[in-house]
Amino acid sequence: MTSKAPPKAASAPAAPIALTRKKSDDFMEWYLEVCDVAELSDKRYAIKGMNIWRPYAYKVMHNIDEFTRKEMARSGHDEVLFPLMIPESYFRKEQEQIKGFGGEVFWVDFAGENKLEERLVIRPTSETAMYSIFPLWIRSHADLPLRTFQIVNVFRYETKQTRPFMRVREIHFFEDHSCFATYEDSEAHMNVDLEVVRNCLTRLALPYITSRRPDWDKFPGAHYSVGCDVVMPSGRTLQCATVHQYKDNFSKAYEITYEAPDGTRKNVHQTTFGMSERLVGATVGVHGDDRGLVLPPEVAPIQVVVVPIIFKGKEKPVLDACADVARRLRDKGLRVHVDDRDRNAGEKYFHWELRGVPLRLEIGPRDLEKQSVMTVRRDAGKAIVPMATVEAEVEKLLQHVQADLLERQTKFQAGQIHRAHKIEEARPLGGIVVLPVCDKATCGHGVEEALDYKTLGVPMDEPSDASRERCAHCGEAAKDWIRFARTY
RNA sequence: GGGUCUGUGGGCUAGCUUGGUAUACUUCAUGGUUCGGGACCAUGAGACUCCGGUUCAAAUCCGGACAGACCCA
Repeated sequence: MTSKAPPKAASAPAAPIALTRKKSDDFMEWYLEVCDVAELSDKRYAIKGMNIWRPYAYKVMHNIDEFTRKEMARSGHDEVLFPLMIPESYFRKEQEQIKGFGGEVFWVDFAGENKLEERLVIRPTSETAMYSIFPLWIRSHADLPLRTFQIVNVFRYETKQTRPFMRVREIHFFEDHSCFATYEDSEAHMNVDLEVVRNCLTRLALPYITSRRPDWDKFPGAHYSVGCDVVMPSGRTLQCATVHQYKDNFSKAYEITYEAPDGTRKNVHQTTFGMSERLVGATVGVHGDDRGLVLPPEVAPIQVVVVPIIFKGKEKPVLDACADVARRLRDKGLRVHVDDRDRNAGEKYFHWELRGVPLRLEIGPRDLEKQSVMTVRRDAGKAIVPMATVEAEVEKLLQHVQADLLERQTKFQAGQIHRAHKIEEARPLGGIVVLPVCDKATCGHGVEEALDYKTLGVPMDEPSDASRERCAHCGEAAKDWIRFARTY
């Protein structure tokens, strides 16, 4: 059914309470195991790449979605919901989209026993659905800007290996589609969207790099695309957000026009911005360790777990104290769970560490005597804090967890980015390599092939001018520093 | 896109060569005894991927489908 696990140590029970894989040994093996054992994703559904969101993972996704909604409201976007199915004729209006997605969409040919006169596409993304209606919504310049988004599932017939959250066929997807009167307005909106990306990913304690994708890898139909990539522990990158400038490419195909103040008809300029469940994959992959998940407090379904240490005859005072602490923390708006199951304390520790709860509190008879609480950070050590000020102490500890996760990954990411001048130099470096390349597509492809890396693009978050360098592939005058990496 | 391999309780697995009552551990349930880092005892529940073929008889042999894993482009 699945690959065999390595033999376990004779003394270690096989129960799925802890991991058998080490993250440092083989990242992807570890990732797949943690998705399974921490009850994030159930892959046993009979269709490849269509996995079940188990409650715990879905809560993380909900937390991300809710924050995204707040960010979109803050930046003036309205939420909409367009149909899942798209008539083939709509889909075919923009030729680049067909080329880009034609081979990997699901088609609906039948309804009941009847073959449909016109086939339907299950949306791989919603441009063609939305842009068939936008012309009806936009008539005058006063209707602009139109800033919308939706959070829906999209479907792509992946042929490559699928992995939970990182590469699936049914994708939990966020998409912002906005229309503007001028190219300048749409360019300004690119920065609005990039700010949303920053706020969302920072909340997940995920640093990332921003690169302008090469023309051959931009979104089908886009004028240009900006990718936000997170470096995973293996040194490969995971694209977690993309912001696209469509210019008037789609508005010409779909005739999305408005009447300008001077009475002329003009095409709108459009941008889109997408994120997906990959944010969950990145969060799991980046922060986890050999004992399981480590969730940033901002998105953790349970931020604090309270474990009562029960001794026979002393149950009630301990349980009462746990309930009291939990209530006080909830009053502060924290997500708290008291694990009062009839289990050994040690088993509970493993259980919640596997699930990445950022902070554990232990309260037993000894703590009651001293009026203290034992705190254990998921990512760091233990500390005893006074019962009287537990709310403030817990809030402080959670802030430290959040900040330290971001800082640790920021350092890791910095260590994974290497500048080089020649392909041979770049080969042994791993991670992301940045090479000077001229503007010929053949040279970009040449580097990709020589290294077996993909092009991330031109850095947008640091200087990229390489005009004083030689192209790493052809040796002629270079144009930009370009990032390359192995990708998921 | 091409090739190799694999499908047995929720998980992991024995049995398959040589066809005949399906094994252990774990999980789960119930009861008891416990509880500061995976406790223990007792009782119980739970499986041969699907379709077809061969046969008195198929987890086992044959064909196909589906699903999964790995390798190569």
